[in-house]
Amino acid sequence: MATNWLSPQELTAWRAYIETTGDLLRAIEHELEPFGLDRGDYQLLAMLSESPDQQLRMSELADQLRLTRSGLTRRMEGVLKKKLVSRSQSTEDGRVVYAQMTAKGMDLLKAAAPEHLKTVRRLMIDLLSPAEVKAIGSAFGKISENLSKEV
Amino acid sequence: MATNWLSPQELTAWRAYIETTGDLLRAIEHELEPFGLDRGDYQLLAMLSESPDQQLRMSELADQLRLTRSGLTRRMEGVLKKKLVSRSQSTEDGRVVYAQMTAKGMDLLKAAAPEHLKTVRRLMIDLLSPAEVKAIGSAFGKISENLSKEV
DNA sequence: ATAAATTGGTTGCGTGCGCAATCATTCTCA
DNA sequence: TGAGAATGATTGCGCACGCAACCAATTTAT
Repeated sequence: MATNWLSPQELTAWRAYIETTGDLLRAIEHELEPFGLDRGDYQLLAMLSESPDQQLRMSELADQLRLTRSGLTRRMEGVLKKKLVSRSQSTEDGRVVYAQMTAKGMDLLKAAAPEHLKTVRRLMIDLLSPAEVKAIGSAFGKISENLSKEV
Repeated sequence: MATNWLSPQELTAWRAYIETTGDLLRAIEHELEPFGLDRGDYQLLAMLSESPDQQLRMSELADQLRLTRSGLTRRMEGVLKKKLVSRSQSTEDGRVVYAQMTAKGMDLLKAAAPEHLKTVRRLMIDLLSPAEVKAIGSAFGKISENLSKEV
């Protein structure tokens, strides 16, 4: 079967997306440096901050962050050392460990979040028309939904 | 100044984009495994294949791939060992090394490219309306252009 | 012409993360 | 209830990549 190549329009979209995303993520990460956080730290803190009691089981947190369990264990080392997160054993199930945000972690996140947001606005959202914003939302919504079915 | 939060529409777009991109890239990378390539290898080969004489100076290749020079040196080790790329010294400037695609590398890329393309279609392009494809192209074009000015 | 600065590339080292193996605890079911 | 399966998390190891330091070759300035 002949290869079904991408149309110019499609190729433009794919290339712009794939080539820009790396640069954009790097730039966003760069703006978190003053807070002593990298993007992984930030996402970990953000995830915990939105969870009940600002805590989550390690395995659930790993799934949410798309890390393996071992990957999360390693990532935790950093935020634990900085006292942004603490660990606590479950009383019901001795195997379970909760990652629990500390007050210090919450304070830092609250300081970093507005800056992070400003960066997202400046480097992405504010450059786009409402229609483009809407299209990105719906497009990646579809892609995400499909991926979750694919597996 | 009060923080200028994202509208629901904007937040949806940002989250869908940022949360989906990682999954998508992982999925695409996964489909390259049968060829023994990862995404970095593929991009390196693709970049060389589009260059005059299928070769590029190391430093230029590094810039294109968004790797540091040392990062490229390390990545080259893999494709060199697989004989997909060879190295050659410049005759004019003794400091310069060219990364040169081999016939084997070209063959492999030609085999992998249609599969890669199919994956991009299946996981992304074919899920989207023409308007969404167009919006993604223009949106990331703007973001990219802005990033190159920001530096 | 030659010392200093610049440029191209590699190496030492540290970090992030995945996979496979392992340990500890809990669950299952005969 | 006791043996095996399953589950939650950590550890050993390997790879990719960035930064800083370095070496080699070339260019610049005097």
